Amino acid sequence: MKEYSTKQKESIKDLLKNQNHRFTTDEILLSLNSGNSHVSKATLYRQLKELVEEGSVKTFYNENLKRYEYQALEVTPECKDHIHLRCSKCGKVIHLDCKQEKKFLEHVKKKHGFEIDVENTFISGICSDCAKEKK
Amino acid sequence: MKEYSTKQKESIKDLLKNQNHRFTTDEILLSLNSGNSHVSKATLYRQLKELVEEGSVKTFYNENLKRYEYQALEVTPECKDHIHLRCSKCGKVIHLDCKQEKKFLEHVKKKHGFEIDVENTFISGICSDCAKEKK
DNA sequence: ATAATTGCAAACACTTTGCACCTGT
DNA sequence: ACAGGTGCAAAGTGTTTGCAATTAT
Repeated sequence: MKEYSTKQKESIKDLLKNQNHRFTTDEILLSLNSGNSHVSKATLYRQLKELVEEGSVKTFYNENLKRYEYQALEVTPECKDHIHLRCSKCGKVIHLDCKQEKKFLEHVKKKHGFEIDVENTFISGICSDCAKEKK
Repeated sequence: MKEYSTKQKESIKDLLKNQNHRFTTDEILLSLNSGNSHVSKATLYRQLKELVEEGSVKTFYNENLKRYEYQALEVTPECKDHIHLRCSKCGKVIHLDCKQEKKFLEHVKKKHGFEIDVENTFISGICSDCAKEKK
């Protein structure tokens, strides 16, 4: 089965890729259908399903809403050995790959007997850029 | 507005309280209606809504399903100053309130300019008890 | 030409709500 | 007695699917 490239597919991917944001389906539809182009709900759901399956988009639940976020640029296969920080304002991901992090993981395992699921750990908080903006 | 105590309300609370598990609504209904008692969907949803509002139950999304878990026993107001580990098998919560944790939080803030949302940080992984069971 | 993709509307699944009846205080 | 709670069925949401029409290769 060969993949075809269509306007709809590309516009969905472009929106997700170029924004550092977790979208709800409504936001995506609104954004894509505000101009002259058109993407139907059915197509959006079908494409999102594929993108999630292929791993380039991940789903999250914030404020009790399902949200979709593009992943490929930030999280690579090598990211399996360190945890990440994710800014809840702008979505930025910080790769925590440093001595202090390793020490912490080690401590949690040795002293608390707890094996952290490193691969899926994204700690929420506010990054320095967004903290500045607040003021 | 005074609260009345009813069989349905109590059975829902008891199930959630006495189990260390994140339930889906289907699981709760199945469990509550398997015996001689009966709780309707409407009542379950209404009660869950109240429990979530009053803070004694929290919602999570695992395996793309909304799940409800009793909170009151584990997380107290004092928990706002430390992060937690949560076992994804048994649901156990470990309060990470130690020097190493403080050091880590400090490091993340100083060196990475990132303010962790301590209150809402629950790191997933496997606790020692569940790790043993595997073998 | 033909296989993949799309849009629509219908179908589903999950959650909420209106209302008449029931229950705890 | 009566305010709060319940169950049912209907109404809402959000997501998926069948199918005929459209589009990319």
